[in-house]
Amino acid sequence: MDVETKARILDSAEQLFAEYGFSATSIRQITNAADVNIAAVNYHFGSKEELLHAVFKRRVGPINTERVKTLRALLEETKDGEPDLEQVMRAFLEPAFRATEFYGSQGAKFLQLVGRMHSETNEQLRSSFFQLFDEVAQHFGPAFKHVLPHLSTEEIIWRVHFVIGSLAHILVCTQMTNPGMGNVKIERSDALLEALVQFCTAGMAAVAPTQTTVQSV
Amino acid sequence: MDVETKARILDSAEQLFAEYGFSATSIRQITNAADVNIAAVNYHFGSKEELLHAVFKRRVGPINTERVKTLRALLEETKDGEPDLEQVMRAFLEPAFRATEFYGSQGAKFLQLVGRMHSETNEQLRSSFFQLFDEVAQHFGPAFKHVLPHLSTEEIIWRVHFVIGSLAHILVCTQMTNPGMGNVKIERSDALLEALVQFCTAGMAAVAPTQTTVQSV
DNA sequence: TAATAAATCAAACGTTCATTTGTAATGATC
DNA sequence: GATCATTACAAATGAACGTTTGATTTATTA
Repeated sequence: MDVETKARILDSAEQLFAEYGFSATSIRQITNAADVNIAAVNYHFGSKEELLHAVFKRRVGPINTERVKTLRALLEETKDGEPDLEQVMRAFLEPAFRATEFYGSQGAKFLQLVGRMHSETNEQLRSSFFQLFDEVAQHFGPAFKHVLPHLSTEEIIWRVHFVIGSLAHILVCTQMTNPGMGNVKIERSDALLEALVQFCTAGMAAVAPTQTTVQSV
Repeated sequence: MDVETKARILDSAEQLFAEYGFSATSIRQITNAADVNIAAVNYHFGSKEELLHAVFKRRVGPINTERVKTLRALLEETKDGEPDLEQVMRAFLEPAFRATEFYGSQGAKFLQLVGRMHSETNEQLRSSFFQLFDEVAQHFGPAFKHVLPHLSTEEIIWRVHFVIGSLAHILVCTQMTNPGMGNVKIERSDALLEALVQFCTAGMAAVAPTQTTVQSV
């Protein structure tokens, strides 16, 4: 019963945290939805915060492994050819976007939760969340630098944040009936992923902004 | 004392909601920080939710008025010239990004809160938040359509969401000591706004993704 | 100055919160 | 079949929650 109870708690927590947020979700809600005793969360996970961390840990690992694996394969096969920004971007975006296919309908909920976490400002929650992405940052930072050699490191970091923002926002929006901006429902689809890849690739490849210093005569 | 009390509550609520989120912030925290009686929130605003709405209402109006005004002026002066995507993008992004200048240091906190709200999934909070942006959506939707006539409406809506995601994420990040992705602090600056404008303009202008249908022979 | 309205206050309301406790059921090992 | 660690359970812990109350102070009007 052990593994099954833990999994049921993780599933319920994933769904409820995604839907209502961490603070607005109570342990009672989670244990009721999972049909387990209220003490089970603290017995199996230690605390509510550790439960949240466990929810992430279960899914983030495989997604990031896929990202890094794809990137590695990419760097291998194009070793002495010209590097391709779009392919790097795809390796970054696709495994996250496609988590639904790995994890079924629970994956969609998870992605919504991930989108939410990107605007979490609590230092504790934030650092325990982002440490899960250290490996990805370490691999993709240099990769972007490599395919965009004319950009400064600072400019690349900024642009990667823009990419992350677009991804996180669309992960949240695609789970909503009413995403704002005319309230048109956004469906997760291959076409949407394609649009995201094109948008981000073009944005990353934008010519560096002109310096605003006075021009010489 | 009335107006001063209300303003102090709004300031404290703005800061605390931005920092800890709506659910994780208690009325007691707010009234303590504002140095007013605990009953003052319900007396002056009715409820915690209505307080949140009041926090938005105070700031969003002027920002959106500025957006629409700039866009109108733009459409006037380029009436029979070629439309400029970058200028439309700038009219959309700059007033939000620059709220700090309108509102001082409180503006920065407000922007963080706005960034947070974009990943809020509670239907009630969400719709009361996004109705504040109806006017902007009604003006900028057609404007983007006008400068990007070759894109379908759906594609434009998607891309505007990518832009909103980038903006919201950067509004949150610039208030953090530890924004993830190598944990480099992001400072709000003219250069960052410029980078955002260039990224989003290039992304919006990306060539439409090729159809994946079988080509004719 | 007396009467009225608006704002503030301390105290309490009933609920819900995360977590802990002690006991009962369960499963594996000998 | 007895021993023993693991898991599940109902019940209770004290603290914190949003909100309301009724008295008191402050400000406005007559």
